[in-house]
Amino acid sequence: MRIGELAKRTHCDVETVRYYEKAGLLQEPGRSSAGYREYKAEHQERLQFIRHCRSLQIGLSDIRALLEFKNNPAEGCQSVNQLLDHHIERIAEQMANLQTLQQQLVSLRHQCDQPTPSQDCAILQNLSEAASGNDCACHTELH
Amino acid sequence: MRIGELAKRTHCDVETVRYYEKAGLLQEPGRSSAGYREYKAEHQERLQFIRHCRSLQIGLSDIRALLEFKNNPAEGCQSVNQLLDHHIERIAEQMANLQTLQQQLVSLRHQCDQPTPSQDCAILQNLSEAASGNDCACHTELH
DNA sequence: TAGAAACCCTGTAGTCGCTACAGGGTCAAG
DNA sequence: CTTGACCCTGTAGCGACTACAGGGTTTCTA
Repeated sequence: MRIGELAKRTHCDVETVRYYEKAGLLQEPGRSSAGYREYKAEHQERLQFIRHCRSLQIGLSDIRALLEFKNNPAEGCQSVNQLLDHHIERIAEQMANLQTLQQQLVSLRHQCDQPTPSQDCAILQNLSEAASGNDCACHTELH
Repeated sequence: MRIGELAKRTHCDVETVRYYEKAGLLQEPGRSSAGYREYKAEHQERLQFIRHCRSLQIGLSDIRALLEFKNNPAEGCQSVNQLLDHHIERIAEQMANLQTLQQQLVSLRHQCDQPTPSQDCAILQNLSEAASGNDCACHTELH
């Protein structure tokens, strides 16, 4: 199967497939006489694995690790569990940060519920201030 | 004041200040005889505004818009409200996506609570599957 | 059988918001 | 007079793609 077919089957962009190959996630397939990539079922399975991981926001380097665990069953799936636990933790952190953020945004928004000339706009004024009160929230990272 | 002083006062990296200038967010300041940037209080205020917006995850293009609203009070703060509402919506979407994601991750994780050889690892097997059931979740975007 | 449309190739540049150099110049203190 | 802290410009890198440009190949249709 050629790259377009593989892409369609995995709901993945053609360019992304080539990108994964260059990034070392997908093995280089054979080539036709015209130089076209020729994929087999194993490529599709591997790509499906990668896409599923990506849909769970697992990063490419973590996916690389998971693929290695798959190839080395000896390691046991303890490493898999660790990786997943770590990922779950990061997502939880992101959610907590977003929650704080959302509260701040909503409270900011409530400072101006009627349209007034922006000269007096409480929101813009508030944004100009040094925000010394929520220093802690200012420096949290989301990603 | 020179760039280092400005950076310190605004809890901002020196490189970031220069980046904002190149990105057109911060006006170009005057220069000393040696070519050093010389900032005034108005620069500090503007940078503070930018940093506060950034701490609320407002993107640079939206900040550009907010700065324009500040300069054109005639527009009224309706535009500010709209921008903020839109931003709040996006954050809410992100949170919803993360929540779905977290549920999926946790349920995936529960498939293997004891360490077993990864040959049989239910997690890896699950990740390999086509995931036709949660197609909808696979294609949601977070950012 | 010609020609158009659809596919494929490589390579490079862009996205966002910075961050991290390299390779230089300037300034203040000891 | 040297050391270190500061400043300058310009470029490259991050992650995970996306979007061309500028070519070649295959497949469908008239």
